[in-house]
Amino acid sequence: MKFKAVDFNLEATLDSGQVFGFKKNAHTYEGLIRGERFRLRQQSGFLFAESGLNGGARPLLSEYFDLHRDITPVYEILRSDSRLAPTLSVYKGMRLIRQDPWEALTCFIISSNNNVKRIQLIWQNLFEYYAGFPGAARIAATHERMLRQLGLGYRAPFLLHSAQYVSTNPQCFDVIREAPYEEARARAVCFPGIGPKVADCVLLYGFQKFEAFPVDVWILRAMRKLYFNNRKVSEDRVHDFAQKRWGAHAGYVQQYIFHGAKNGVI
DNA sequence: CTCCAGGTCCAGA
DNA sequence: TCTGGACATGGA
Repeated sequence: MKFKAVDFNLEATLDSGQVFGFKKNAHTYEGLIRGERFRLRQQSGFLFAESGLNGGARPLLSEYFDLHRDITPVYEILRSDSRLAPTLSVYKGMRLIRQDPWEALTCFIISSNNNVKRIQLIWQNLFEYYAGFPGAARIAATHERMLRQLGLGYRAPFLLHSAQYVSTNPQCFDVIREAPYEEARARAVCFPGIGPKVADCVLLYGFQKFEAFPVDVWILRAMRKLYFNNRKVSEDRVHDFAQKRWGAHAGYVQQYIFHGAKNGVI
Protein backbone atom coordinates (compact mmCIF):
# COMPACT_ATOMS: atom_id res chain seq x y z
CA MET A 1 0.00 0.00 0.00
CA LYS A 2 0.97 3.63 -0.30
CA PHE A 3 -0.25 6.89 1.13
CA LYS A 4 0.70 10.51 1.14
CA ALA A 5 2.77 11.09 4.25
CA VAL A 6 2.42 14.76 5.03
CA ASP A 7 5.46 16.51 6.41
CA PHE A 8 7.41 13.30 6.93
CA ASN A 9 11.04 12.43 6.15
CA LEU A 10 11.53 8.67 6.33
CA GLU A 11 15.29 8.68 5.72
CA ALA A 12 16.08 11.32 8.33
CA THR A 13 13.78 9.59 10.80
CA LEU A 14 15.29 6.13 10.41
CA ASP A 15 18.90 7.27 9.90
CA SER A 16 19.03 9.54 12.95
CA GLY A 17 20.01 6.86 15.44
CA GLN A 18 16.67 6.39 17.15
CA VAL A 19 16.22 2.72 16.32
CA PHE A 20 18.73 -0.02 15.63
CA GLY A 21 16.68 -2.85 14.15
CA PHE A 22 16.15 -1.54 10.63
CA LYS A 23 18.21 -2.67 7.68
CA LYS A 24 18.72 -0.29 4.82
CA ASN A 25 19.49 -1.05 1.22
CA ALA A 26 19.37 1.73 -1.32
CA HIS A 27 16.39 3.77 -0.16
CA THR A 28 14.40 0.89 1.25
CA TYR A 29 14.19 0.06 4.95
CA GLU A 30 13.25 -3.31 6.35
CA GLY A 31 12.36 -3.84 9.98
CA LEU A 32 9.80 -4.56 12.65
CA ILE A 33 7.05 -2.21 13.70
CA ARG A 34 4.92 -3.39 16.63
CA GLY A 35 6.05 -6.92 15.82
CA GLU A 36 5.05 -6.74 12.17
CA ARG A 37 7.66 -6.88 9.42
CA PHE A 38 7.67 -3.87 7.08
CA ARG A 39 9.48 -2.77 3.95
CA LEU A 40 9.37 1.00 3.69
CA ARG A 41 10.30 3.45 0.96
CA GLN A 42 9.49 7.09 0.40
CA GLN A 43 9.28 8.56 -3.06
CA SER A 44 7.83 11.82 -4.36
CA GLY A 45 5.80 12.47 -1.26
CA PHE A 46 4.42 8.96 -0.97
CA LEU A 47 5.23 6.40 1.65
CA PHE A 48 5.27 2.88 0.21
CA ALA A 49 4.79 0.14 2.77
CA GLU A 50 4.84 -3.61 2.24
CA SER A 51 3.70 -5.77 5.13
CA GLY A 52 1.38 -8.59 6.09
CA LEU A 53 -1.20 -5.98 7.00
CA ASN A 54 -3.65 -4.37 4.63
CA GLY A 55 -5.86 -1.58 5.89
CA GLY A 56 -4.21 -1.73 9.30
CA ALA A 57 -0.85 -0.58 8.04
CA ARG A 58 -1.59 3.10 7.68
CA PRO A 59 -2.81 3.82 11.22
CA LEU A 60 0.02 1.70 12.55
CA LEU A 61 2.63 3.69 10.65
CA SER A 62 1.02 6.99 11.58
CA GLU A 63 1.16 6.05 15.21
CA TYR A 64 4.71 4.66 15.12
CA PHE A 65 6.15 7.62 13.25
CA ASP A 66 4.21 10.19 15.26
CA LEU A 67 2.66 11.55 12.06
CA HIS A 68 -0.41 13.03 13.69
CA ARG A 69 1.72 15.48 15.65
CA ASP A 70 1.89 19.09 14.60
CA ILE A 71 5.60 19.87 14.79
CA THR A 72 5.41 23.37 13.37
CA PRO A 73 6.38 24.78 16.79
CA VAL A 74 9.63 22.82 16.46
CA TYR A 75 10.12 24.20 12.97
CA GLU A 76 9.61 27.71 14.28
CA ILE A 77 12.33 27.15 16.88
CA LEU A 78 14.75 25.83 14.28
CA ARG A 79 13.90 28.45 11.68
CA SER A 80 14.29 31.37 14.04
CA ASP A 81 17.70 30.25 15.33
CA SER A 82 20.36 30.74 12.68
CA ARG A 83 22.55 28.14 14.40
CA LEU A 84 19.91 25.45 13.90
CA ALA A 85 18.21 26.55 10.70
CA PRO A 86 20.42 24.36 8.45
CA THR A 87 19.08 21.22 10.15
CA LEU A 88 15.54 22.20 9.24
CA SER A 89 16.28 22.68 5.56
CA VAL A 90 17.99 19.28 5.39
CA TYR A 91 15.87 17.17 7.75
CA LYS A 92 12.43 18.77 7.65
CA GLY A 93 9.87 16.06 8.31
CA MET A 94 12.10 14.09 10.69
CA ARG A 95 9.95 12.62 13.44
CA LEU A 96 10.46 11.13 16.88
CA ILE A 97 9.59 7.45 16.69
CA ARG A 98 7.24 6.02 19.30
CA GLN A 99 9.22 2.97 20.33
CA ASP A 100 8.38 0.15 22.64
CA PRO A 101 9.65 1.28 26.07
CA TRP A 102 11.43 -1.96 26.91
CA GLU A 103 13.14 -2.15 23.54
CA ALA A 104 14.28 1.44 23.89
CA LEU A 105 15.58 0.73 27.37
CA THR A 106 17.45 -2.34 26.15
CA CYS A 107 18.97 -0.63 23.13
CA PHE A 108 20.15 2.43 25.00
CA ILE A 109 21.69 0.44 27.84
CA ILE A 110 23.62 -1.30 25.08
CA SER A 111 24.44 2.01 23.40
CA SER A 112 26.60 3.34 26.22
CA ASN A 113 30.28 3.63 25.32
CA ASN A 114 29.51 1.74 22.13
CA ASN A 115 29.20 2.45 18.43
CA VAL A 116 26.14 2.27 16.21
CA LYS A 117 27.49 -0.59 14.13
CA ARG A 118 27.95 -2.74 17.19
CA ILE A 119 24.62 -1.72 18.71
CA GLN A 120 22.97 -2.95 15.51
CA LEU A 121 25.01 -6.14 15.64
CA ILE A 122 23.93 -6.85 19.22
CA TRP A 123 20.31 -6.05 18.31
CA GLN A 124 20.51 -8.68 15.55
CA ASN A 125 22.16 -11.17 17.89
CA LEU A 126 19.36 -10.74 20.43
CA PHE A 127 16.72 -10.98 17.72
CA GLU A 128 18.12 -14.17 16.28
CA TYR A 129 18.87 -15.90 19.55
CA TYR A 130 15.41 -15.25 21.00
CA ALA A 131 13.63 -15.58 17.64
CA GLY A 132 12.23 -12.07 18.01
CA PHE A 133 13.18 -9.12 20.11
CA PRO A 134 13.19 -10.38 23.73
CA GLY A 135 10.92 -8.90 26.36
CA ALA A 136 12.04 -8.29 29.92
CA ALA A 137 10.87 -11.72 31.09
CA ARG A 138 12.94 -13.52 28.45
CA ILE A 139 16.05 -11.55 29.35
CA ALA A 140 15.43 -12.04 33.06
CA ALA A 141 15.39 -15.80 32.54
CA THR A 142 18.75 -15.72 30.77
CA HIS A 143 22.15 -16.29 32.30
CA GLU A 144 24.56 -13.37 32.26
CA ARG A 145 27.14 -15.30 30.29
CA MET A 146 24.68 -15.78 27.44
CA LEU A 147 24.19 -12.04 27.19
CA ARG A 148 27.95 -11.69 27.08
CA GLN A 149 28.09 -14.24 24.29
CA LEU A 150 25.59 -12.15 22.40
CA GLY A 151 28.02 -9.24 22.58
CA LEU A 152 26.74 -7.20 25.53
CA GLY A 153 30.12 -7.22 27.23
CA TYR A 154 30.24 -5.55 30.64
CA ARG A 155 26.70 -4.26 30.06
CA ALA A 156 25.32 -7.81 30.42
CA PRO A 157 24.63 -7.55 34.16
CA PHE A 158 23.11 -4.09 33.68
CA LEU A 159 20.54 -5.38 31.23
CA LEU A 160 19.97 -8.58 33.21
CA HIS A 161 19.29 -6.74 36.45
CA SER A 162 17.09 -4.17 34.73
CA ALA A 163 15.13 -7.02 33.17
CA GLN A 164 14.73 -8.72 36.53
CA TYR A 165 13.49 -5.51 38.06
CA VAL A 166 11.00 -4.83 35.26
CA SER A 167 9.62 -8.37 35.22
CA THR A 168 9.17 -8.46 38.99
CA ASN A 169 7.65 -4.96 39.01
CA PRO A 170 5.28 -5.05 36.03
CA GLN A 171 3.75 -1.72 37.00
CA CYS A 172 6.99 0.26 36.95
CA PHE A 173 6.61 1.35 33.32
CA ASP A 174 3.10 2.58 34.03
CA VAL A 175 4.44 4.62 36.91
CA ILE A 176 7.04 6.21 34.65
CA ARG A 177 4.46 6.81 31.94
CA GLU A 178 2.13 8.62 34.32
CA ALA A 179 4.85 10.59 36.07
CA PRO A 180 5.93 14.06 34.99
CA TYR A 181 9.30 14.28 33.26
CA GLU A 182 11.45 15.14 36.28
CA GLU A 183 10.07 12.35 38.41
CA ALA A 184 10.20 9.88 35.52
CA ARG A 185 13.87 10.72 35.00
CA ALA A 186 14.64 10.29 38.68
CA ARG A 187 13.05 6.84 38.55
CA ALA A 188 14.79 5.84 35.33
CA VAL A 189 18.30 6.57 36.59
CA CYS A 190 17.70 4.06 39.37
CA PHE A 191 17.88 1.24 36.83
CA PRO A 192 21.31 -0.38 36.59
CA GLY A 193 23.16 0.81 33.50
CA ILE A 194 20.92 3.84 33.12
CA GLY A 195 22.42 7.23 33.79
CA PRO A 196 21.12 10.67 32.84
CA LYS A 197 21.79 10.31 29.11
CA VAL A 198 20.25 6.87 28.62
CA ALA A 199 17.34 7.86 30.86
CA ASP A 200 16.55 10.76 28.56
CA CYS A 201 16.70 8.49 25.51
CA VAL A 202 14.29 6.03 27.08
CA LEU A 203 11.92 8.77 28.21
CA LEU A 204 12.04 10.46 24.82
CA TYR A 205 11.85 7.48 22.48
CA GLY A 206 9.95 5.05 24.67
CA PHE A 207 7.64 7.28 26.69
CA GLN A 208 7.25 10.39 24.52
CA LYS A 209 8.41 12.74 27.24
CA PHE A 210 9.34 15.51 24.85
CA GLU A 211 11.09 17.62 27.47
CA ALA A 212 13.83 15.01 27.58
CA PHE A 213 17.14 16.15 26.10
CA PRO A 214 19.75 13.38 25.89
CA VAL A 215 23.24 14.87 26.16
CA ASP A 216 25.75 12.57 24.50
CA VAL A 217 29.19 13.46 23.14
CA TRP A 218 27.76 14.75 19.85
CA ILE A 219 25.20 16.97 21.52
CA LEU A 220 27.79 18.17 24.02
CA ARG A 221 30.22 19.14 21.26
CA ALA A 222 27.53 20.80 19.16
CA MET A 223 26.05 22.72 22.08
CA ARG A 224 29.46 23.92 23.25
CA LYS A 225 30.22 25.16 19.77
CA LEU A 226 26.84 26.75 19.11
CA TYR A 227 25.91 28.23 22.49
CA PHE A 228 28.92 28.25 24.78
CA ASN A 229 31.64 29.70 22.56
CA ASN A 230 33.46 26.37 22.72
CA ARG A 231 33.89 26.72 26.46
CA LYS A 232 34.10 23.61 28.55
CA VAL A 233 30.67 22.89 30.04
CA SER A 234 29.23 19.94 31.87
CA GLU A 235 26.45 17.72 30.53
CA ASP A 236 24.28 18.93 33.39
CA ARG A 237 24.66 22.56 32.40
CA VAL A 238 23.88 21.81 28.77
CA HIS A 239 20.85 19.81 29.83
CA ASP A 240 19.67 22.65 32.03
CA PHE A 241 20.24 25.18 29.25
CA ALA A 242 18.19 23.13 26.77
CA GLN A 243 15.36 22.65 29.26
CA LYS A 244 15.04 26.37 29.84
CA ARG A 245 15.47 27.36 26.20
CA TRP A 246 13.25 24.79 24.48
CA GLY A 247 11.03 23.37 27.20
CA ALA A 248 8.48 20.92 25.88
CA HIS A 249 10.17 20.85 22.45
CA ALA A 250 13.69 20.07 23.69
CA GLY A 251 13.49 16.43 22.63
CA TYR A 252 12.58 17.19 19.04
CA VAL A 253 15.19 19.94 18.85
CA GLN A 254 17.78 17.49 20.17
CA GLN A 255 17.04 15.07 17.34
CA TYR A 256 17.69 17.73 14.71
CA ILE A 257 20.88 18.90 16.44
CA PHE A 258 22.14 15.34 16.92
CA HIS A 259 21.57 14.25 13.34
CA GLY A 260 22.92 17.54 12.03
CA ALA A 261 26.04 17.39 14.21
CA LYS A 262 26.85 13.82 13.21
CA ASN A 263 26.63 14.67 9.54
CA GLY A 264 28.45 17.99 9.64
CA VAL A 265 25.33 19.99 8.81
CA ILE A 266 25.92 22.27 11.79
C1' DC B 1 48.84 -2.91 17.65
C1' DT B 2 46.35 1.06 19.52
C1' DC B 3 42.29 3.74 19.57
C1' DC B 4 37.55 4.63 19.93
C1' DA B 5 32.43 4.22 20.26
C1' DG B 6 24.78 7.99 21.44
C1' DG B 7 28.11 6.42 29.13
C1' DT B 8 27.81 4.48 33.62
C1' DC B 9 29.70 3.19 37.93
C1' DC B 10 32.79 3.64 41.65
C1' DA B 11 36.26 5.61 44.53
C1' DG B 12 38.78 9.43 46.26
C1' DA B 13 39.47 14.45 46.85
C1' DT C 1 29.39 17.93 44.14
C1' DC C 2 33.25 17.03 40.92
C1' DT C 3 36.99 14.27 38.47
C1' DG C 4 39.53 10.27 36.72
C1' DG C 5 39.72 5.27 35.41
C1' DA C 6 37.88 0.91 34.41
C1' DC C 7 34.92 -1.47 31.59
C1' DA C 8 33.83 -5.86 26.89
C1' DT C 9 33.91 -5.92 22.17
C1' DG C 10 34.94 -5.44 17.29
C1' DG C 11 35.92 -2.36 13.48
C1' DA C 12 39.17 1.21 11.75
